[in-house]
Amino acid sequence: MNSRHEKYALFEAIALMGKAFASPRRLELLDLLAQAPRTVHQLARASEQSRANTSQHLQALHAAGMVTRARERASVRYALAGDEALSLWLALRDASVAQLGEVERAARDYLGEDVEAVGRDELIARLGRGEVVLVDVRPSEEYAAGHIDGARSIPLDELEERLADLPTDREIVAYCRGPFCAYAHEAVRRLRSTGRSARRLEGGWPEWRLMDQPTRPHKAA
Amino acid sequence: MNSRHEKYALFEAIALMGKAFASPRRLELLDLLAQAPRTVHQLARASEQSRANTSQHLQALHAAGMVTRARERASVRYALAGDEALSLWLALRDASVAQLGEVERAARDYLGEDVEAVGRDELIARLGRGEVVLVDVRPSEEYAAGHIDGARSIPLDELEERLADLPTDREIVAYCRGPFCAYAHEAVRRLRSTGRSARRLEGGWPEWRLMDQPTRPHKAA
DNA sequence: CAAGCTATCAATAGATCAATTGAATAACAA
DNA sequence: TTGTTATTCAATTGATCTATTGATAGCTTG
Repeated sequence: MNSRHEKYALFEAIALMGKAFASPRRLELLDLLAQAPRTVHQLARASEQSRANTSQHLQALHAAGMVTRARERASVRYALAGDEALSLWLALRDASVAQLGEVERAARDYLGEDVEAVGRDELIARLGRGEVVLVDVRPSEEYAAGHIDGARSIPLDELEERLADLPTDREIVAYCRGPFCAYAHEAVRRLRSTGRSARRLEGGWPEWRLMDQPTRPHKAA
Repeated sequence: MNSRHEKYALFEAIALMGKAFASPRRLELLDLLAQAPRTVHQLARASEQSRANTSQHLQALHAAGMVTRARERASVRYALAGDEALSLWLALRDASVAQLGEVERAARDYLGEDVEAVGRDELIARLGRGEVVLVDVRPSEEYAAGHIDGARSIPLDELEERLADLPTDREIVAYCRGPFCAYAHEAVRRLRSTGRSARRLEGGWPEWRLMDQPTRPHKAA
């Protein structure tokens, strides 16, 4: 009655989306797009690969329904296809940490010496009492595309020259793209070397933003 | 400073898990394992492919951290690697429905004419008042591995011969593996053709089970 | 131990994917 | 129009993935 062929076609269709996650290059693009929409040119530069290759991977992501594209003047701007896509990427990332020791090891190699982190609830409480200064150390375009309420933008590149703007008597909390982004780690290490008290925020901007949304439990269909 | 190579290695490690979702065959195996642990032999039969091929795909899933394996007498029993893995698979499946029209179309082709569904909250309420009979129409092994509290097991194969066990004066609600499982649809159609009042439950056993868990919001690391 | 079943391995061919190159197209500005 | 930049397309190569086949190894039972 129900042909195996039709059932298989269903899994084939789902695998169209699954294929999006099968290439490290595409995951890097997704990670960048989780911060802010970008053009092909920008993405190619940020991920250090040719524009043609970037374009092809973006088309694969588009076919998988993970990103949207829009012409903007002479360029084409790609963006994550909504919170559904964002939370799927974050879920894959977190699950891979939980299930594969390989990932945790690679993360340690990349991030360097671990620095102390502060959780969301504690940060909110201390921010409310004015005890901490929250600093967004991502590139300024990403800050412009969205940031945590009350955060100041100090891209990691400019940290040294703007040290004078930062207090020495209050704790500084730095955040960046997420748990696998090295900017906040590096910023905290540099701030501490100047004698300041500093920690990094657990997670980054996309995680924060999703938590602000109404929690969406599993949807049955 | 931070070598691109180490960053890329991190995405490569995550892609190890992503690759698990890139093949329809592996997705079918995941879908089966979401119901109950099984041996290679059982999985090969259920997915109608050779044992060698099934074994290879299962090893890929194992390398991706999505399944666990355990020897059991002469067989090897595979199982989903925890709720983390289950909810990731469900998230991918749901996201693919939301983002890819292709999936919805394939689902319609497979499931046939849509039948009316009842939601979780309504079912719980009506079950509490004794207004409905809840029927699990999956194969009995899957019922044995876990089922909704208060459900009776009537595998679809045996529906006709056990019609006498089912009341004609109360509504019957059938459920099976999930939104893409045809058993409940088919059961409802057959029950209606006998004049009974019947609907299917939205979603299936794995979704129900996850909803019973404490909701786990996004975890930052 | 020998027989029988289960699962995995090894080798292979065919298909698909990834990255490169160079050309083609689209939007814009002079 | 012409030149310039941004993106995509087309064709190619090498790599990886998939499924098949037949052989091998592990467990269990007689």
